[in-house]
Amino acid sequence: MRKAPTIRDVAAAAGVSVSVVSRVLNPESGPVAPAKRQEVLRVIEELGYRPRAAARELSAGHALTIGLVVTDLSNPFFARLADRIVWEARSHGVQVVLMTTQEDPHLEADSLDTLLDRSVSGVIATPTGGNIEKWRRLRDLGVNVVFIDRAIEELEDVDVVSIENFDSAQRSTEHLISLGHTRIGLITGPLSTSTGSARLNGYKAAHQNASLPVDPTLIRDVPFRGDAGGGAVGSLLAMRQPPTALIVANTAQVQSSVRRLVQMGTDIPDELSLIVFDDNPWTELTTPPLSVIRQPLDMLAVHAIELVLGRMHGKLPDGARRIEVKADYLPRNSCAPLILSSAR
Amino acid sequence: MRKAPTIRDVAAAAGVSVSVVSRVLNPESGPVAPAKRQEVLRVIEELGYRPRAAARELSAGHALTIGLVVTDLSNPFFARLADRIVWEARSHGVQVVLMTTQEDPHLEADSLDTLLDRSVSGVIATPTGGNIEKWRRLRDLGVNVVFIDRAIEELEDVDVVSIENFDSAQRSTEHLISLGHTRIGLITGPLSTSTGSARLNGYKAAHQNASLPVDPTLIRDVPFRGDAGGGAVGSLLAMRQPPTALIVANTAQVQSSVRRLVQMGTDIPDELSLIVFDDNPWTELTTPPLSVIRQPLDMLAVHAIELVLGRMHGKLPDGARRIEVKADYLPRNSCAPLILSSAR
DNA sequence: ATCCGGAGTGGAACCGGTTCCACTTTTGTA
DNA sequence: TACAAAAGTGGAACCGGTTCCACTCCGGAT
Repeated sequence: MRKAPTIRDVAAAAGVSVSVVSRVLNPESGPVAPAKRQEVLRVIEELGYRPRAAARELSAGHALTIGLVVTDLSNPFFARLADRIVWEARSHGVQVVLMTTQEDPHLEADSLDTLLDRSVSGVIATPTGGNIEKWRRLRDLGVNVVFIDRAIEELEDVDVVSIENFDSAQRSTEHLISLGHTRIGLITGPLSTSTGSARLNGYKAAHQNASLPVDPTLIRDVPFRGDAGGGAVGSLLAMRQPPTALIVANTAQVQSSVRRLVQMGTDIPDELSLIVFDDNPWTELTTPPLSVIRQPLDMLAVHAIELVLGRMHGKLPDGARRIEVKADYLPRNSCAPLILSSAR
Repeated sequence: MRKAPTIRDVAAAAGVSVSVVSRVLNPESGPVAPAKRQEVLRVIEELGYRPRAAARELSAGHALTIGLVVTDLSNPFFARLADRIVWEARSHGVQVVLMTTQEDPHLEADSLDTLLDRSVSGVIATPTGGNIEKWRRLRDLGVNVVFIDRAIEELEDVDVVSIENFDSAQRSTEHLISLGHTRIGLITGPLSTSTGSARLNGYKAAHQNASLPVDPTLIRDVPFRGDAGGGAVGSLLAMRQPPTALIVANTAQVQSSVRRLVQMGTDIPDELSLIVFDDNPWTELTTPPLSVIRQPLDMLAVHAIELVLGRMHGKLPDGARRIEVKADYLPRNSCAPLILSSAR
């Protein structure tokens, strides 16, 4: 357990001052004679010298690190998102410190404090909706914040990257309407969240465009955490006049909703047409494979990283950006035209 | 974007020296008069002071951070594992820096260098199998390394936490044998990995115990990356005498294997009994729900964290630990007795 | 009354980088 | 040939914590 060489060891071995070594390490910071540069690089190689990140951070006042704050990684959507973000970040030489919130504002607050201690230069997060003051303070302290997937209305001046929630919901609803469905169930996220309400609004807009009434009893807004999706499915199908089609627009509740449908032996699509949000790989392994709204995770990740790093380098104009990427409807076999005679 | 207060600001405001503030922050490091302690705490609260992690790390020589190095988070097994690890680490006040390797030793080497720069005090990893010297150097530099899920044979003195691979494979094979199957296909990981070979050996042992011959043409060892599972399934079922049961013991290939089975319209379990490794939530959403070997992720995570932190605090005896946790067989509906008459 | 030990305190060095500045050596140009 | 500008260099301060050490009190034991 010998200790690692420092910049002074390198300087001594190369017969130069630490300033020179530092300049070799950060070329923009000043000139170095070619011969000395070679020699220093040789010594660095020979000694296996690597600069300590902590020292640089202390001196620079901020770390080449970003925080990634998501609900939980057991949700495949966030897992795949995290995967892409870690990957993109690495390609820019930035490390990612990961924190999960379990949708709990207290844990979120904790995470933010910790990230602040670490002097991260940016945070990519799916906010729980709370901690408004904390987010604001974070940004005031010079941390570049980008919300991904969800927004917080009160924080207009924070960058947001999400899919076209309104549009996606509207289009999937329209698709079902075009198949003849008039009673379409909707399971969405909490209406206090931007995704939850935007998707509900898209659903409503589709009805309005088709001059269909919106039956509020067909709408379920359920939390992201827990298994409320199953309950919502149960109560929808137990209605006197159950829906003939269902959109699960709450990504986190898809699994529990489908589980319930399987348990109930619901015949899809003959008894119920189904569209779920997000193309989890397993959605094509069910019987039948599910029609989905595909969220382009790569795009979300790339935009988020670019925003954070762009702001870090001061390369972006001031105002907040709201980037919405398009989410495609991917038809598989869980939607069928409504055959009136077969309606019970 | 005002700047955050430092320990000297606190000291000045409280009318004490920095040493006193530092001792208030780290009680073990020395005595402080109760009155002053109160006053310092008050000022800290008032100023919203938080110690900079970088400064502490620089001084301490190591960070309260561990690195988590996994293949990729789009594999649900690793995602759920990462989720548990992040969670456990947080409960011990430790942050996690996440890196992915895509099973590529070069990326792994890169990750290790980066983690070393960050002076992490521990690393939890699913090693690719390469970089043996690098791992050794890491450990020599005082970084506590714990391998999870897989081991590297050459590194006998590194802690390992995994499931009972041999046992799990043996038991699932025995279960299929007890149902009357004699031609059991096996899709496992690369034989150069500990999981790949241990599971194969368990499979063989079950055959030996039952005095059944092992037909090597029924065995497929495929890489973790890519979609080789589908190909393996295809070639197994295309055999003149195809297997009547199949064990997919390569966690990363389960999805692609099942996808192929679905595409081929294979009747499970009548045509083929199926057991797959790891209880991904979606395995109960297929038709039929799949019988699985359940890996207790929580246990893996808890043990890994405890090993890393235990070593960090020097609370553990010297020798390397090899912890194997039991993985249960969870029967669902994808296994059926072999009905001889129905065999083609 | 004297001495000893421990509680309590502040000063200053240290961790390992970056950066500013003063200084010397080239180089280019009038 | 003279002199300004640019290239190249090293010293030292600085980032914000931790820790060692010397020093001052104080109570209790002798």
